[in-house]
Amino acid sequence: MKYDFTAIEKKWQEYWLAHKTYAAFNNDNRPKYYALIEFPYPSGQGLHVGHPRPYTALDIVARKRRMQGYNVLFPIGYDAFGLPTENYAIANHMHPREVTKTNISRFTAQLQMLGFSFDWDRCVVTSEPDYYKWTQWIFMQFFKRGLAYKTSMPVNWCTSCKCVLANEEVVGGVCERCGSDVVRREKSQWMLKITEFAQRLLDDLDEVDYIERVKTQQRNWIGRSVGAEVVFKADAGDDIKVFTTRPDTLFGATYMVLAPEHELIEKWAARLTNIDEVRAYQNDAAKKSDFERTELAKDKSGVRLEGVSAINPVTGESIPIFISDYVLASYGTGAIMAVPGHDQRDWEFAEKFGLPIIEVVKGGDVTKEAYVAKDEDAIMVNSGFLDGMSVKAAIPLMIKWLSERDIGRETVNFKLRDWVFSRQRYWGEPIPLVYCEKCGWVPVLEEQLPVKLPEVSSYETTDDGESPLAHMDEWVNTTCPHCGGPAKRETDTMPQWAGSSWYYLRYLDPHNDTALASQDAISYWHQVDWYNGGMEHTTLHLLYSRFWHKFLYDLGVVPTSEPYMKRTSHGMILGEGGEKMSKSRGNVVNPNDIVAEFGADTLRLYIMFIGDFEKSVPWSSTAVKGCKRFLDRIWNLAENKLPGDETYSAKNEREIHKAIKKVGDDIENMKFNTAIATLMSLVNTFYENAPTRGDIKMLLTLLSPFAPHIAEELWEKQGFKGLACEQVWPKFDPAKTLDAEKEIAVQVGGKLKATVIIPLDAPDEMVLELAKANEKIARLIEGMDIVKVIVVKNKLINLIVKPK
RNA sequence: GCCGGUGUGAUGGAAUUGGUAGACGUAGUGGAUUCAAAAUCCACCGCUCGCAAGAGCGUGCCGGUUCGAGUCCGGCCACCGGCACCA
Repeated sequence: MKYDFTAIEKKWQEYWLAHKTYAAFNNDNRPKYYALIEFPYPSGQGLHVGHPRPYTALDIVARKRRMQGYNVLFPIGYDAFGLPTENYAIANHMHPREVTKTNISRFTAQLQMLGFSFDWDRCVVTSEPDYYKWTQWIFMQFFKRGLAYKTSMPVNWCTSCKCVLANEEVVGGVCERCGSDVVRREKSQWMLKITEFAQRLLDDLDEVDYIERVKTQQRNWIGRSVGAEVVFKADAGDDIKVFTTRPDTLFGATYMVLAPEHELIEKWAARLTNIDEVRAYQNDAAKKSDFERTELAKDKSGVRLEGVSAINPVTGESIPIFISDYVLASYGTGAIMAVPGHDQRDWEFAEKFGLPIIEVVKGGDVTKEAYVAKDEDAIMVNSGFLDGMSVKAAIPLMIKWLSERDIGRETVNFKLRDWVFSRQRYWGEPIPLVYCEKCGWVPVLEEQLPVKLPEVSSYETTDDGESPLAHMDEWVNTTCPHCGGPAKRETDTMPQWAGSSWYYLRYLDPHNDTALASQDAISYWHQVDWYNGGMEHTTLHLLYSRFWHKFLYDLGVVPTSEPYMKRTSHGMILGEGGEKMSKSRGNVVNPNDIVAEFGADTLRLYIMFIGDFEKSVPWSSTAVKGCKRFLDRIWNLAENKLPGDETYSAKNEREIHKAIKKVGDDIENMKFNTAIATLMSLVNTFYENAPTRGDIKMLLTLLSPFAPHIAEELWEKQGFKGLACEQVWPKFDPAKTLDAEKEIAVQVGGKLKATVIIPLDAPDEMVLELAKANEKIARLIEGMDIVKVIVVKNKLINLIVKPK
């Protein structure tokens, strides 16, 4: 009979769902294992071949863990709020909820078609009120503890769509949708104080098992730098605080620069003789997009503040103050001391404006460029009491000098910014706060959660950039929970990243309506043992969810300060030409087509076999059939019930033991491609030495995490007991993985000349004799002295010879 | 510019971490089977010279360490990803 994958896969998928084969149990005696993949955003395009790569990988891990006796939680859900759905809904005059519902059912069918061992009873959807109730609850706790605040800040404003865009919607400085210019515009936004957790987010990376590139990327993003805060007196009577990582170079500070937005400028306005010029520069800077300010405007520009100056605290000299957009308002204090001799940006600015450049650290030529290297042993010059000292010694001494006079101290700065948490959009979680003229911002009462999204007929953003909810008077007008007076609801919604920041906790107890999850469930399942996801989420979702988790830990909701013990990441699947798959290139592979032609098991095998799991790899439509052939060959071996008992055949025993070891190890190390190659080799062996019932039983056991449907079907055909996926993961006998004889390399002078067969673990003298006995080797060493013999056990022998 | 990664046959990729480079798959070539094709099975399949036995070369480039280097060290080159005026 032919291998009818369509019928077989349908049969087993229905069986697994009906029997809840992959259910996870709260409070179970077995050890727990929590394997997690990033839940999908249910887009209108449906699943694409990129999705199943990480899903299959952790499905294999989850299936292996079950076979190893664990109570495995391998859940799935949908990250369903978000812009694409809303835009699609607007364009097609549908309700986003309807769009979401349709997309989710398509995704569900596709995921089930691939045979993943998810516990479907724990499926969560972030846009459902019983889910976002708890997203709102967490936000409310942030607010109550002063970690959510509203502030006016520049946002991305599309000049054509007349609406606020998220950073992700700004591509190359223009609007992702219409291609128009995006400018900065002040808007009042809710913010979350992730910066308060910066040090902990950094420190705790040392305690988790994340792949190194994820850790490095997060560390760079958090961007901790140690330096000093130094106060410069202005003659206008105010202090200007600056941050520097090079307090040793203070003697070289010949001018100062403030960010155009710096608050002192307004304060000094009356004293500035060129205030018009200053204002013009400020306006210019404000109008520029981030893109123009950074990517395009590398050329230094600025305006001197005429009428004020500052005093360099160590030299006592008066130095000019400028404003320039090369100083960022959002980092440090928004002001710098400029040391043109030792900072390239300051150097360029000084050159342009004809400012003095003083060398204070020896080592470069400051007339040509700034000498930037922080060489700890370099010697200080032109630096008063630091002269002749090394940089290493100068830094602490300067900090001491400054702090004794109370004009500076050691301090730490982070690149990490607070998280802009508002979106002027409909399809997101409503922010559960109301504004009361008397009481200010007040959270709704907890028992009033969830604050549900109102039904509206139009989801369009408004001309003034307000949320569509802003014009729903009935919904907006409410009473203050505090004083009972009239109040208005917050009309902004939460960003896409809110729901996904804690979803891994909801899986533990998805139907709980009194808590985000019960304490029992949390303490049983915490933490996630293995989390795999995309590198693109490293500094977004992954960082955000670590932040929320730490906050929940402080609240006492979770017992650990980190959510995920282990984090790995998969490479992308590219189009056949090696480019990114995209609709516009027309090179997107739809898993449905592959499943229809070859079956889900083949697709699963192929995407795991295609290459190194961690690297990007191009799709190949011809190579898929290699995996189909492999399954066909297995089918041919096992479709008819084999005779005999369930022991291994003598001829295949050794290869089976080797395969058990290799496949098991490879799964742990995410070397899925070589695990499958091992199984292919084993099948090739079986074509040489006909397998017994026992041989096949082990093959199917090892195959079942990778290709669960065919494994189950053949298991049944062979009449083995139970399900293949419920077998105990096999053990191997190390002694039986070793060959009795080894073919080893024989080198002469380090060059491979021949191979000889030796008994396993043969003593060195015997290896030498066998090597010498080889005809070719004998010829080569004739008339030579053997100066040295190197033997690597069971691997090689190297003879160093020289003429007699 | 800074940080991270990668360079191996026609091709996707292996190589137990310093020990026989090219496992496994795809493509290709030859053969078996077939009226024929598909499918399947068997064999070959890094390059150069050679009828052959064999010899030489070969993991981006140049150098080094070592009995021995795809793997370690130094210096380049190319490509990919992230960040980017972060003081």
